[in-house]
Amino acid sequence: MGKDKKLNAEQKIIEAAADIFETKGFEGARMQQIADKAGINKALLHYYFRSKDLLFEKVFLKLAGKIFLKFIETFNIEGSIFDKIEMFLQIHQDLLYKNRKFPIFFFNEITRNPDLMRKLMLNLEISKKFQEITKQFDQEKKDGIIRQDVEVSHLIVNIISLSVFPYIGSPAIKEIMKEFDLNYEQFLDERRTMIAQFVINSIKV
Amino acid sequence: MGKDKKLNAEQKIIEAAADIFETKGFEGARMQQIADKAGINKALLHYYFRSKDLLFEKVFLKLAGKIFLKFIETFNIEGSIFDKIEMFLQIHQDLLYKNRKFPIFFFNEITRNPDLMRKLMLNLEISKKFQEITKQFDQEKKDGIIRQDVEVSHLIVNIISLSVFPYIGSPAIKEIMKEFDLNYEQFLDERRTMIAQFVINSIKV
DNA sequence: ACTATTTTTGACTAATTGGTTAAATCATAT
DNA sequence: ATATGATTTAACCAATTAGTCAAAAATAGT
Repeated sequence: MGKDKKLNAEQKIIEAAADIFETKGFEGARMQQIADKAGINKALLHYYFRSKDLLFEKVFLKLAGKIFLKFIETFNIEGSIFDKIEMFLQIHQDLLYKNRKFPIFFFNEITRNPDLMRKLMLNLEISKKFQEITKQFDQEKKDGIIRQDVEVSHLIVNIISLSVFPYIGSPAIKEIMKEFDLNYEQFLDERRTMIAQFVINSIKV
Repeated sequence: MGKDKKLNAEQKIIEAAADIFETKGFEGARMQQIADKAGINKALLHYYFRSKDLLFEKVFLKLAGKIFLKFIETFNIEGSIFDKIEMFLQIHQDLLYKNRKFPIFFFNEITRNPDLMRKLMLNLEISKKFQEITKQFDQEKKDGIIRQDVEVSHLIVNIISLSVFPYIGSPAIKEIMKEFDLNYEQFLDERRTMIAQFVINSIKV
């Protein structure tokens, strides 16, 4: 039954590939480097996954699927619309914090190959969730809890923009903050509560 | 004196390289493809710019410098803080609209090579401008025009997040909107006025 | 213990790619 | 025109890289 290293070469490959692809991107990643990191022979990569393209697609969809799933789960939060926004952002921030390298990797890859986004959406049932949340928001708008001119699609994009961009732009923000003797980590931490405040201030009547 | 094609091989190379690098990224770009697009021999690339790295760095700094310069100019806008935000966003949106491919390219490249950001900042005097704007904002905060709890660094990042992210996430947003029969172009257009409203609503007392 | 099947490897290949070189072409001044 | 220097090219090179293959090693079934 082998030692702990016997935990599936296939699994080890996927983990190593995820890490290399995430840091180097598809074009920058090297099959040899993935093999080294997984502690196996390069030929084994092709034995399990026929080509670099197929390995990448599998890894990408698995990784992005996992993260999007957690992301979508937060749509089920109960409570007032303001509670929802606060809770959603809390969980969303945690998710980003633990997967810092993911956003720029994800958006870069789907830009170079938009088909990946289509495939990802087929796996998940993302649009149904969006439809639900849209209805909920529209209802709360009718109830006069939030401003009438708040458009749900924009609100969602705004919330995601505010939380994701600081990770995408991290090297730029870090460099600029260095000039001001400001601390990027602290900056991220402050945003945890700030973003929700900023959004709620903006949409409440 | 030649015909119009005589406008500098060097210039033609830079334009072609900018286009290829922007769409394919450094790793994905091919020197041969750049040569083809510039309508010259591949060896000429190395004659003018010694290597792919040097060509890339020159093109990146030139392109990013040009865009950042326009970006920084907008900090000089006069008027009330709300006017400033509106004007800034107007110009910023135009700039993004005309350079759609730039944001994801830029942030991806500085992520893979943060040193580029440092070099870019040396060329421009970006931090001085940020310092000026910070003082201005702080003053208007003391004057009680905007909420006391508005932190300037966060406000700037928020504004940039809201305007830049929709371009970075374009393939994702497009795909999701397709499911809802929503139009991405119209969505971008709506944001031109929406973002300023969203920000101002949030920071006004 | 023996056989069949699966997993893993080392050595190899074909294609791509960044980069070089020496010769050819063009431009300019004398 | 012609010598000089800058520009451009075709042909080539060396290194890297994804992918292959046949043989070895491990695993499981009998």
